[in-house]
Amino acid sequence: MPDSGQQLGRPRDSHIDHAVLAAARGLLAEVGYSRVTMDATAARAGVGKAAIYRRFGSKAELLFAASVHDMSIEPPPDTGSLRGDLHALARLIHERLGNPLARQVTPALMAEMVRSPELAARLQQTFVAQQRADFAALLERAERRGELPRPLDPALAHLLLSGPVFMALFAFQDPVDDTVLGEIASVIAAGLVARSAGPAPG
Amino acid sequence: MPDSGQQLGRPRDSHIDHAVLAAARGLLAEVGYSRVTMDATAARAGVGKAAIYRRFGSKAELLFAASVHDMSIEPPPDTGSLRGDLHALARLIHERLGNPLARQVTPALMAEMVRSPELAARLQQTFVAQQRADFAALLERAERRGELPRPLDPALAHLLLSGPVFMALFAFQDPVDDTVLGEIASVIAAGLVARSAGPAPG
Amino acid sequence: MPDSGQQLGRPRDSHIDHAVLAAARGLLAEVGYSRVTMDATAARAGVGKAAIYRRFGSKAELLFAASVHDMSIEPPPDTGSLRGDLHALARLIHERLGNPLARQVTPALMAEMVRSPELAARLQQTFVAQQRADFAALLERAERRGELPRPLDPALAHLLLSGPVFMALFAFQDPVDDTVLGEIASVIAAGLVARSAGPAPG
Amino acid sequence: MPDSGQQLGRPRDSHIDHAVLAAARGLLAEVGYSRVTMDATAARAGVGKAAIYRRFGSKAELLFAASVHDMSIEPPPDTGSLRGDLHALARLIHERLGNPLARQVTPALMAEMVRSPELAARLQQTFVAQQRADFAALLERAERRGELPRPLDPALAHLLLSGPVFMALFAFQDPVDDTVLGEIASVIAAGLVARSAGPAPG
DNA sequence: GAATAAACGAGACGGTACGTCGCGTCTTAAG
DNA sequence: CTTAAGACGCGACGTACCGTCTCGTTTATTC
Repeated sequence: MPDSGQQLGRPRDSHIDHAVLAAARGLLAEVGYSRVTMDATAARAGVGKAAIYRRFGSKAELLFAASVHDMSIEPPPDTGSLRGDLHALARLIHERLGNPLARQVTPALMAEMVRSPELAARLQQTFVAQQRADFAALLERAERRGELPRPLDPALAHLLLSGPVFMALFAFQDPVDDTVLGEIASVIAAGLVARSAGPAPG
Repeated sequence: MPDSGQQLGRPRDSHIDHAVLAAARGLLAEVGYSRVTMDATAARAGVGKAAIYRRFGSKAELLFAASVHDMSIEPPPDTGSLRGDLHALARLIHERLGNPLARQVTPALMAEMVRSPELAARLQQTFVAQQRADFAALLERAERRGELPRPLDPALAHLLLSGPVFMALFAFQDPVDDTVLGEIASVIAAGLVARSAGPAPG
Repeated sequence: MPDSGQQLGRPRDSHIDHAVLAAARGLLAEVGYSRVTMDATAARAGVGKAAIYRRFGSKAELLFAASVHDMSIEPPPDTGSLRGDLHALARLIHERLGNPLARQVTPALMAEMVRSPELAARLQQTFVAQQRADFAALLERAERRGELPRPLDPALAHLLLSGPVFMALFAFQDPVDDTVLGEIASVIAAGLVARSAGPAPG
Repeated sequence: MPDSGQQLGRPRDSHIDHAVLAAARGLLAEVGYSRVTMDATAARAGVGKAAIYRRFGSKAELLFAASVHDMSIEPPPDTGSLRGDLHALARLIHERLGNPLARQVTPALMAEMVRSPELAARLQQTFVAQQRADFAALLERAERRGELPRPLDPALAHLLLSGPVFMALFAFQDPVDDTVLGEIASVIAAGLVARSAGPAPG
């Protein structure tokens, strides 16, 4: 019985949750993170500002929730080869971070993380763990196929593949061609194989 | 020749440049990017706001300038091997982006870039070109040594090496251990060599 | 026939009436009219806001009711002389308007009246009629005693006597000494007698 | 040398003072005290809200200043008789308090005075002293004419004459007919004469 | 008794205004 | 022409309060 208490008072209207998030997403797409205002969001959702602040403690939390809302988290496919798997995963990451909403929100979120460790922690738990699991599965498949003689750290693979995509999108503001994603996957695949076969680190 | 005309009237006081930048750095370190205000910076520097805006077009430019102020831009050393060069360069990048000031400013700057293409363009020209040249030199040395049979795109190498560092620092908020930098360098080096030896892309 | 229908459903809890008024009076005394909030009143009375609004249509009505709650409306005594009657009535008015609750509420109510003619009308009917009747009785007694040869307008007497008390309390924020009330009564009494004996108005 | 310090920085723009007060007066007349908004005032004055708050600490102060702004304070005329002087002064008071602006602002101001002793003190000093001087002059003239054998307290006369006008306007919300003002003046004049001739108070 | 109908505590809701803060610009007098 | 000081327009922020509206529950009257 984790929640024994009976809820008192008028319950939150879940229509409002959706209306607010939809309004926030719409505004994000139209005017960009910094020009989204709480007043405009409330007006667009047909809602009072208090109803928003009851749900989200600040603009940052609202826009984070709005951008995360329906982010698909399907696992990456098994393509039959390490290189193919990496390429597929690179595409997935690129889609997740490169869509219009994410391109608006992600940099702003990174800026907020600097001053809000709680937000940072929440984001880590929400995303990093999930993605690291994807990488662990991918490396395990490669091991089973015999492509990797020795197990590798999923965190390292995660950095190696996601980092370039992330940097291209947010530091260079440059969407990445699928050919380039393929090249990245190739280099990382070859490098991981060599590393796995080579001397132990240290 | 940025300023051909002979300057008339009272010349700018260069003490002010330093005072302003010092004040900005101090505030950045103490309160973080978003809580640095122009008024506070001016007050701390004992300077009027106009004197700041005469030198820096906006808060973003000021804080950017403050954070890069004494950033060494020495070229990466020749360590004698591709792997060693990559490791050294990774360290350099990590230092540049990982110092306290840069960790405050960089994410905020990325957020600003989204709404200000001019700022984005300036940052690209200032940094990307410089770093890409570093990578070009590094790859050329590797070619001359015979480590790389075929030339590779410096931009790709740049992404592959910097991306992971960048992501670890700003998405994961996690400073990177030098051992990990070494591993990254190893994987990338091996991957680049394999890629250079392998079939042409396409 | 104020309430012909037999009441259905749960009857109102009269404990709540008292609790609400007591809470309102307490808050009025502690924080003053404008800082009394409906939420605070409800919380202090241990009552939902709806229960308050079921009884009082607005904050103004509640606080008005709270302040008049136990206001004695005994008629002014017959002291045997016009001057004495006026002095006694002046004391009565001063007590009614000068107690701590009334001093909080009355000015606020006057401010509300400006924008709410309904409230204004209700207050007129509740008080003015009552007080005017007091004055009519007082003047009639004076006529019967022979102090006033001709009848006078009770409304005028009302204004003349209450006005100074009212103004002293609310415009000057100055409670009035009983000696001063006596002097006011003297002047008004003398003036009314002279006016009654003198030429007809017009 | 009360203010030896030379003013630094950009001086306040006096056009803004006027624009703000004019906007406030306009809104007061159009929509009434409680519906005057700081945003609306700023917009109408073509001014930022900060410029208003730099001058007036709150809505109450602004609207007070706006309503007081050009209140004529001409002294009451000498009509040749106490009764005539009182009638003239009653008319003056009635005009000052009965004009549209004053009818909006005065009740609200009285409500504010309850919670702000500073405001109350300022209003006293601004108005009461002035009006009491008027009454002192009036009574002195009557003495010199021989209408009043003994001097009377101007404060008492002030209360007696202003109180009825004040109460009629703000408690009864009833503008006062000039005939009624005349009757009030008659009664007060007669009463004061009788009082002055009669026994000393106490 | 069961059904009905209203009242109840709690608290969410739309709306509106508040007063504050920061940016980047403008305006003084002084140098 | 620069400087320190600081006022300015703009626009967003987050808070507070009003009066209304659900909820689930309680309490009396009516069938």
